[in-house]
Amino acid sequence: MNLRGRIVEVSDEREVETQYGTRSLAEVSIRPGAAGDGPIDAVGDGSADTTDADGDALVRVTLWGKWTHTADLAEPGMDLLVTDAEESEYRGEPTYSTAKESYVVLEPDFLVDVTDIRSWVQCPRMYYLNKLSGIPLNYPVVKGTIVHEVFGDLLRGRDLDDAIEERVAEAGLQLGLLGYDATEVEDEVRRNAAAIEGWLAQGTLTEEDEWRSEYTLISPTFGIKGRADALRRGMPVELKTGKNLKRDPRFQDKIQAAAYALVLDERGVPANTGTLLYTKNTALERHEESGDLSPAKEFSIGNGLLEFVVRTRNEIAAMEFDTAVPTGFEADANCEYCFEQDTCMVVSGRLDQESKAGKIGKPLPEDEREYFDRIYRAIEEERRETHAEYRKLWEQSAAERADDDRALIGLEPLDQREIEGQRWELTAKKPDGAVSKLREGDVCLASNGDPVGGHAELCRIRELGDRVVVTADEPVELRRLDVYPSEISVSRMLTAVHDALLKGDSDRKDVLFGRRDPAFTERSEATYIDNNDAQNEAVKLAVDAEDFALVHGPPGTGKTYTIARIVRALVADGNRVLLSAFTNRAVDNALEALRDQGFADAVRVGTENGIREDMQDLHLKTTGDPNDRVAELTDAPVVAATTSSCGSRVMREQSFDVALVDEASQLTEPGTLAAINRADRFVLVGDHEQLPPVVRAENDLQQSLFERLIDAAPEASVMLDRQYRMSQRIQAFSSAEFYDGALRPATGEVAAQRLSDLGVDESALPEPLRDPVAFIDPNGSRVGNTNPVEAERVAELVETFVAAGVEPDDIGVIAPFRAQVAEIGKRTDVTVDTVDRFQGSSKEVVIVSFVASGTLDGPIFEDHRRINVALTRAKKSLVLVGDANALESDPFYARMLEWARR
DNA sequence: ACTCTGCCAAGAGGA
Repeated sequence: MNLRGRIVEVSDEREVETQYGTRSLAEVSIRPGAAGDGPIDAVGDGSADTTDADGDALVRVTLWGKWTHTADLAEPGMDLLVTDAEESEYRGEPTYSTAKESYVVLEPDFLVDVTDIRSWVQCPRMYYLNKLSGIPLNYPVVKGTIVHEVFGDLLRGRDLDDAIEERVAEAGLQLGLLGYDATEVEDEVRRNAAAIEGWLAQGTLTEEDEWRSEYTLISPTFGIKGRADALRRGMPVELKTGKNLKRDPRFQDKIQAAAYALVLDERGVPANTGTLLYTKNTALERHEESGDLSPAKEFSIGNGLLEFVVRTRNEIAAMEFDTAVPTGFEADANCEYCFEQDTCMVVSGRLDQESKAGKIGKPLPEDEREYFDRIYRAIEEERRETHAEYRKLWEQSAAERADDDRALIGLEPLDQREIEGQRWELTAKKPDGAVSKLREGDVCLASNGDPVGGHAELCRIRELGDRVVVTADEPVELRRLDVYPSEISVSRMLTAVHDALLKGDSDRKDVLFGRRDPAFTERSEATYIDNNDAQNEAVKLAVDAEDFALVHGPPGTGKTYTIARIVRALVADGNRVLLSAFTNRAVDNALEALRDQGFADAVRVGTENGIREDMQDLHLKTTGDPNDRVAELTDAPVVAATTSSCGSRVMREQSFDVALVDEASQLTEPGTLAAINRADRFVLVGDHEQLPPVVRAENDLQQSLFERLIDAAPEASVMLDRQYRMSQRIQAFSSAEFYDGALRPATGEVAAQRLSDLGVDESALPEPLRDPVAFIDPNGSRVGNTNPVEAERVAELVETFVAAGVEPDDIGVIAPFRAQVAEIGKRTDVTVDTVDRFQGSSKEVVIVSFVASGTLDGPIFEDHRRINVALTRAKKSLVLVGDANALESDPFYARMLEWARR
């Protein structure tokens, strides 16, 4: 049976005499079942067990032999899993112990990457450094990736030369940045591929050989995830681009393959042999060196190795549990030969960490150090929240999924078709009414219904209607699609903080940490925008900033126009500009504004499907001739990318004079740093009175850098105070509540606009709707996160407006919950969306559904900034639909009602 | 208790 629970107490290791001789053991008390939702069997009722202070049943587990190593790492509060535990009686009480087949897993919900286990085996500090500083763009990685892709292509039966040519071309941009020509790389890859082909030709590839490439593996039991290069007859094959002339595979390579074998074992496919393919072991080297030149080295994978993998994985999980920092002394590693030695010493020196390699340089000032620790911890909390999302993959039953929208289940496979490049297009029928947060273009996990224990492939969604179409490397029976959680944002946040604090210049840090005021050159008298003083002032501030400028843009104040004007002014002064924002949509909007102002000398970096159709012509392709691709990027005076893309390996190689970041109030500090790290100066544009960053955990990432700086350095900011969107009546509440009354209509026309301007016959509307702001209480009640009566009334209101002559396209409906959005969506064809997703856009008529009835309980109502967004989307008519009693129960909402009912 | 956009991911190398 599997035993799992929260650790309450851990004993020291001790030795006892048994019938087999002297053995060591350690005892752990756990409170069973409380933690996680992993695969647990029932545990005895605990009636005879000891209890803790709260009177809860405790269970004692004895960890024998080498598992005392894990007991040594265990701490109260950690989650512990013992597989195949043996139950026995001791002094009349049931106790548990590890048996021959048992594994002991610490914090199984913390998913450790197989490659992280590999680097930890080399040196725990290498694991830490990789995580902190990210792996920079370098040739071995790029070439290694190409060789791996070609290997996969070969296994799928593709022509070698075609594969090499295409895969090298795909890496064009990266190779260009590294200064390589396509032909020299092709030649080199061909040499590696020759070793692969030679090995495959040795009769190894027979009918019985069943090959699979790129196998995604996740283990809920062992808390391990990774992707095996290939499986041959169900056993892991790991490809290495380097050489190894010794007879045995390198230890860390064996560990990597063994980790995949462990996860395969869990799926009931015992893999007792691993193969390592060192593709640089070729006959060409014969005259230079002696040694074992065959590229393939097989080794047997026994229980001892598998247990070692789990114990090593436990070391990582235990270290991450209390965000400890490894020193390198844990390993037998030899720093002298380590490629990371310099980085290791610099990081140790700057962060004042103990390290086997030693330290160089001065430690960071105390405030920076404190900041680093705080943000590091917050980012790691986010990582854990991401891991929690993986758990959804193995919570299988339909009942458990009823309220979950992270997966589409119950798909009926329709078709599997091989497409270009030996890839597959899979089609299935979507059950009626199935909703999920999956969207076209997303990468996700396609499976036969069981994404963890069954067959799963990473795929990309091409079509998501009644029919679901995805593309994948291998065919899979398409019965289920899951969101595949990614740690990428978390990883990039961490490297951004690393770059800012450890690599960033001290001048920049002086202003960020308030040790110096932001500086400006002598203020120019130039006029950039002649009909709006605040906008003009914003451009001047941005142009004159020697450190940074902040542009505060409330709803409808022409932020995007101002951004484009700033970019043009900066480029005219000879600056190279990075134009960034949190979302793809905002980046494209800014580019559109630039184009509208006649400027098109920009390059758009990012993934193709994130970029809007009309901006595709600016998209920097990564495939092609290395020199061409790199020239397109480096020659561009303006590069536009999301802040997430700014943290990519390619963008980390770029530098700019100025970074301009839109939606800065929706960005975490590390998110903002990813963009501004690339530039000498920066301009942040945002509105901290609208939605803040969305983070999974409650932590220090919730405040944006924009908000922090605007409080710390108001003199470096300008507020755009003229809005071009809302009528006077609509904007009044927001202006008074959020902008100290400073927000005003830009013109009399804006202030006085009415539905009649659209040719609508206002007299055809019922009395309350003739006022630009109206409140309606339909007497509905909240059911979960919906309010069906309210939804019905909203749909009727839409009909009323349409009947009076308003175009359906001019109407928008906003609700706080996605469930209510769906509820309303069933009843109308106009745009319905959550507040969060409506931010940044507007409609002539907006209807807001509040859902709540009776009381206003719930976090969604607590953040008034969300309401500010909802109330400022309408131009000419705003209708609030909700329960008056609920809204009056809170002073803020009561004031809102008073305004709406005036 | 809710809200949710980005990222294709997990990678490679070497005494």
